Amino acid sequence: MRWSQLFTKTRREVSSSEAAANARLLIQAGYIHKEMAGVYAYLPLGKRVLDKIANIVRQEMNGIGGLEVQMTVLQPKELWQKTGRWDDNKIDNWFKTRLKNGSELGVGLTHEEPIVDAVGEYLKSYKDLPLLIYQIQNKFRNELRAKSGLLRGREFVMKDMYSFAASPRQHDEIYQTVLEAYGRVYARLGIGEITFRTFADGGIFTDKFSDEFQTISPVGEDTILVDRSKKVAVNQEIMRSPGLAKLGLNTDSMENARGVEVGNTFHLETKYTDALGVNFTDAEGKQQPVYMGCYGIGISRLMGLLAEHFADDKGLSWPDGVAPFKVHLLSLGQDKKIIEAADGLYDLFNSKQVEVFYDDRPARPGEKLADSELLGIPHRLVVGHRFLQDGRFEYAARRDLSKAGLLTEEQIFATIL
RNA sequence: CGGGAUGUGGCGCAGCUUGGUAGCGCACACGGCUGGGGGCCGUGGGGUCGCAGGUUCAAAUCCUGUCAUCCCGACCA
Repeated sequence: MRWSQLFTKTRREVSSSEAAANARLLIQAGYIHKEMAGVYAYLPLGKRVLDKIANIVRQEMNGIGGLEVQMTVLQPKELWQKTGRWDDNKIDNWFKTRLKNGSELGVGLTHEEPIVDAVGEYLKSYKDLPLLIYQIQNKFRNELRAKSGLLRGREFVMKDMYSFAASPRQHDEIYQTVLEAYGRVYARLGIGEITFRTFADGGIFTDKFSDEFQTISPVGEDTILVDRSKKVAVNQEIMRSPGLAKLGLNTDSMENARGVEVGNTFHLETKYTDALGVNFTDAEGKQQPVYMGCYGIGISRLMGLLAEHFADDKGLSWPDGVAPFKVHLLSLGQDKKIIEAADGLYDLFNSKQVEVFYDDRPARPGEKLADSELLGIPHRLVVGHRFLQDGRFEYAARRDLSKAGLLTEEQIFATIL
């Protein structure tokens, strides 16, 4: 993509009414647009990052047999009444609306009921199990207080997966598989080292703990205790839980930290399947209950976390896997030979399917260089006066601008791509 | 939802205390000079001062209400 085709611009200043560093950076760089508190639109660059994150999650979920679906945002009241969750005292952060005829509807904040309802139509035999179904969609929660930019919104992008198993044992196997896939997701996002499986409150359906994935960050909302050697953590909320002792952790010696919850997996037992009448026939012809788990990853929250974590005083600095483009190409100067060389390199990248962002604006060098650092694309190539001298391009990695070097066209493709 | 703060061209801000012609920077448009770290000069367009009442000869400024935004807390099944 050429910058001249892009409608967004970077800015020098960001509204003081946006305090969160992640949102300020993303707004300054033109990745997102704030619609209202806790509600952000994703502009071309931001949409690319969001999709990159979603695709990493998608690949890992597909890799363990997950089947992607798209569920509805509008949900019928009757379905939720069957599980007792329509009541505002049970779930108080729903957006609800009405049909013209007066019927009440829910605006999707989670999809256990609709998923079970839909899957139940097909799930009849032990031969149909296990099942892993997931969705990557916008979800809506009427938070009393949105905060921290993309970290806690009222409309957000979430991956939710739901597992269906024929027995507690089969459920545990699936659950373990999902945990491993989650670990791969965070590793690919570049936050594997600072993200910990964290024991947390399991919710009202089970006496088991749930597992959160907490990424250590000063902007985290949760307080956790971390054991780096065992690569696990404990949410402070379960410090007084009777089950804590069984974990075999010495919480006295664990490190206190703030964490951003970037994932959460629950054991749902048979709560939803029972309530919605979904069961299966076993090999002996008997009806048996279906054991469920649910597994969330906040896609847009991850984008906020990554923006916040991978940044310095010059701007964003995306990990390779989620950057909107791999290469930031920019021409400095209006010399025809420079423009021609930059155009040629741009075409070459495109022909080799290398994702390239080409700053072809007739702007001043300082502005273009500063913008490249703000946008945070991992690899920068400058076509400038050095090219006129000896035909080489100036290369710098966003993470290490001090180690800039000169490369020939061949070296570019041999060393950095 | 409790407490605190803030709303002035697209963005960042000043003006408000002590009421009297709405201003600066950035951005934008045009012209010129520049050309490796957000450069310079000139010209121009764009604002019912969040909204609604009230006080006053007169309100961005004072009063009341309301909406929005941010922060702290509570909440986050």
